[in-house]
Amino acid sequence: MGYWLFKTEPETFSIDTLKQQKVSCWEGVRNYQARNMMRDQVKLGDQIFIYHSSCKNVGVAGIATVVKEAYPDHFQFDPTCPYFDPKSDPENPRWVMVDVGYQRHLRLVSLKRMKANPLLEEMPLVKRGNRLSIMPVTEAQWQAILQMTGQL
DNA sequence: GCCAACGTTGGC
DNA sequence: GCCAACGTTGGC
Repeated sequence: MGYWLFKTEPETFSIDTLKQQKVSCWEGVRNYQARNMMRDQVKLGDQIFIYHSSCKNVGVAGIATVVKEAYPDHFQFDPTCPYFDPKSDPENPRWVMVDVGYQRHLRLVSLKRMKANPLLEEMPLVKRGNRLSIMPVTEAQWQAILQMTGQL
């Protein structure tokens, strides 16, 4: 089973939103590195940390699971949508999304605490200038973060 | 709101 | 294919 961390801005979509919806598509990934991982490596049943970015309390806020593997993100063809990509060919869609299912909330593990944990120093998340919106998490990192919630 | 870091674009 | 300019991300 694979482990991942997905970033989201909670003002737009948070772990609370996901809890209400139970299942949601994860649209709007417009970065090739992140797309390649979603397309090739994110598998049904993989576990996902939901990370809240660009907000008052940044950090890991909950857990979701992959309920549908990569398929075309239709928002790329909607000119009224901010995720619209005029250069994407409908015959060969450039961007994909997966569906995620709510699993549970976690007591927030702040970015500050993650940066202070030597076990997490290899995570792209805690490295300077990181902008990856989707990144792999090792089993050791997964367990370390869970440990930090005190909710193991 | 600031600004550093990064990815993308486009001229050459 | 280089690289400067530009736009975006995201923590603070």
